[in-house]
Amino acid sequence: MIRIGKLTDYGILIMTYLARDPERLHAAQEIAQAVGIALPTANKLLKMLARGGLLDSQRGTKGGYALSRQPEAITMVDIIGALEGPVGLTDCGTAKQPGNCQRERSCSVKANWQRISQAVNDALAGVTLAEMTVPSQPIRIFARPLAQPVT
Amino acid sequence: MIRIGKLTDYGILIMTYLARDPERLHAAQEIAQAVGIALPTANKLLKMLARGGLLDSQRGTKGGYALSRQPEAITMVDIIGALEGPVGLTDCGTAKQPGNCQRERSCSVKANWQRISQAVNDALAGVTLAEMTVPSQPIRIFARPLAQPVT
DNA sequence: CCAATACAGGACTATTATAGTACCATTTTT
DNA sequence: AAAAATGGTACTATAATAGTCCTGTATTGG
Repeated sequence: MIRIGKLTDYGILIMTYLARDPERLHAAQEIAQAVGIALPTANKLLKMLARGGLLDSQRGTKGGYALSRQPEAITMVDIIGALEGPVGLTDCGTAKQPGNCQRERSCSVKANWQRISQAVNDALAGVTLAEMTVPSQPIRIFARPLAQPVT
Repeated sequence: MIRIGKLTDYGILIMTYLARDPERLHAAQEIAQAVGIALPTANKLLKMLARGGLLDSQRGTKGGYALSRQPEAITMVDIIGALEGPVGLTDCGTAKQPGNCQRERSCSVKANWQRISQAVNDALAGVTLAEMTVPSQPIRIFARPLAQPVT
């Protein structure tokens, strides 16, 4: 079904929760309770998100986590990438390539797959965390394609 | 990694192989050998593809499989849908909804997820089987968004 | 009319990836 | 110094996937 993992789904909920109060420092226990997942699971995800550079963390008694960037500057690709690695639909798309792929006609398919993966990647990169917090924001993934005006 | 199953990858190779000779009838054994997968696996996939309406089949000694439609009229969504069900990145996106999703803020996320799934779906629907057979056809998924001129 | 071939459908097993948990170390505050 | 909270890693259990096999049905050819 071309699905993302359940943990990634949780991770996005966590990020969404943090995006609603970006300034304050949130402890893992508070986050776990707010999102509705077990504490060990929240811990694991928070570590991965911090390791991926999406969260700043502070240890100690009054420690916790907070977004490292503005919610507008964090996209779905960032979160998914931090939790599941680079986006690629097939094994050909990413780094390694399986054994029966070196035939000449399969290679043509491989090239096309990489483009499709890129298209999916761009679709996910077009949605920011800030947009996810808003109930029914009109997402403009296709309306404003990949040629994002970085001007 | 937002990946499709290995079987689906094989399935697309099978469809690509059949698209190169759409008129003739191809036996499962021939297909398995050409694509480079085990016969039982090929059988399974061919059944699913035929059941999904993408292949016409004929039984008997001179039986086999052939595309039911032109390669231009079959998209990646058709194949993936036949082999893995409807495209949806989260459990929220498709039919059923998990237990801890009924909170008010999660619902906002859910609505956004459905749109993202739709975007991915459209990206996959923009690539036809005919394009997959060509080595380096420029795919225009984002160039021609979802507002497909059905005129 | 019988035998061989090939698809149809489903059930079953094995493998692999994911999810989830627990432990120990390190840092900061009181 | 003690408590609280994150950092890192290893481990176990669960679930999804991959792969195989068996029985039934239709078609061709002798």
